[in-house]
Amino acid sequence: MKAKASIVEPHSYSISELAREFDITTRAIRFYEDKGLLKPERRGQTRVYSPEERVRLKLILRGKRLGFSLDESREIIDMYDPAHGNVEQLQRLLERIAQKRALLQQQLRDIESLMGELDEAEVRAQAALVKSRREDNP
Amino acid sequence: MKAKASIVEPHSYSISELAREFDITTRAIRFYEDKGLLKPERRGQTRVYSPEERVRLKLILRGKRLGFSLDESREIIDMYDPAHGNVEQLQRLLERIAQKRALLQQQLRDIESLMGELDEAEVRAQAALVKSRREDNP
DNA sequence: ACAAGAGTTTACGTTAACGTAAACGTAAGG
DNA sequence: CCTTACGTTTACGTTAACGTAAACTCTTGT
Repeated sequence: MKAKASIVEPHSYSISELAREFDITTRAIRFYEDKGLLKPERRGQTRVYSPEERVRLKLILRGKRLGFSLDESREIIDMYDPAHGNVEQLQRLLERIAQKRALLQQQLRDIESLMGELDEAEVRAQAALVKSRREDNP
Repeated sequence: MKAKASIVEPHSYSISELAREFDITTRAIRFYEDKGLLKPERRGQTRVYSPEERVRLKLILRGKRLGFSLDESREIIDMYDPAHGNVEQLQRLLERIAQKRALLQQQLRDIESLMGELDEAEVRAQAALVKSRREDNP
């Protein structure tokens, strides 16, 4: 067997590469690290990000798009590995998963109604536009 | 004709009624007013909220659930009445509607993937739970 | 050798969205 | 009349999530 095909995922990223890719500042990335959401390795004192860390960053940003705080995003990310073998913790994890699901369902309903109302708003705006144009050209 | 049936929507609300109904503080409601999101009438110096104002409050809170800032919520609420007759403004309104729609679609995608991942996380957690129980009772 | 560019730490500044508290007015009930 | 509940304004405090700036190190190209 030879290599893994031609898609050679770069196995590491610099902080500015990630900043560019996701259109955020390096300051923000370091901030997430301070808050314990990222733990890049170091080559000397320079931060080196693995593909896994990059995924964590993506999850953080997705959380932000959904209006989650960093703490909430951390909670969600932590749900990904049940390395917390302990029974009690697993129980609580399942509860938190259920809670998040309920929250997401509420968001879904909110989005649906908002979408519907945007449709109506658009219709009204279009109508108002047509009308005001007729008034311009009698 | 007599009355409008038996469902007599109270035509006005006090600030604490609304606070109770939506489980927020009166401080928050006054804050929204300061920010120009609500404009209740006054009976003397006391605030009196119409059903319309109550709806606006609901919209604000829905916006919050979707991670919108108060400014963003105000924008959305303003989309509801195209009283801004002017053509140019209507054009911009339509653009903003399109933008919000795109944003909501992104949120939908985010929610869907997160839901899927929660499913997987739940499966893993359940598995880990079963396993750790077997270890307890050999 | 040195300037430029990317990285680092440390620290103070800022904005949004309220919380908290003080100090006071008004209306109803005992 | 006094308390209690509800309301008001004004103002300072707080938290999250970075921005901004200073001061320094390391690497690299010319």
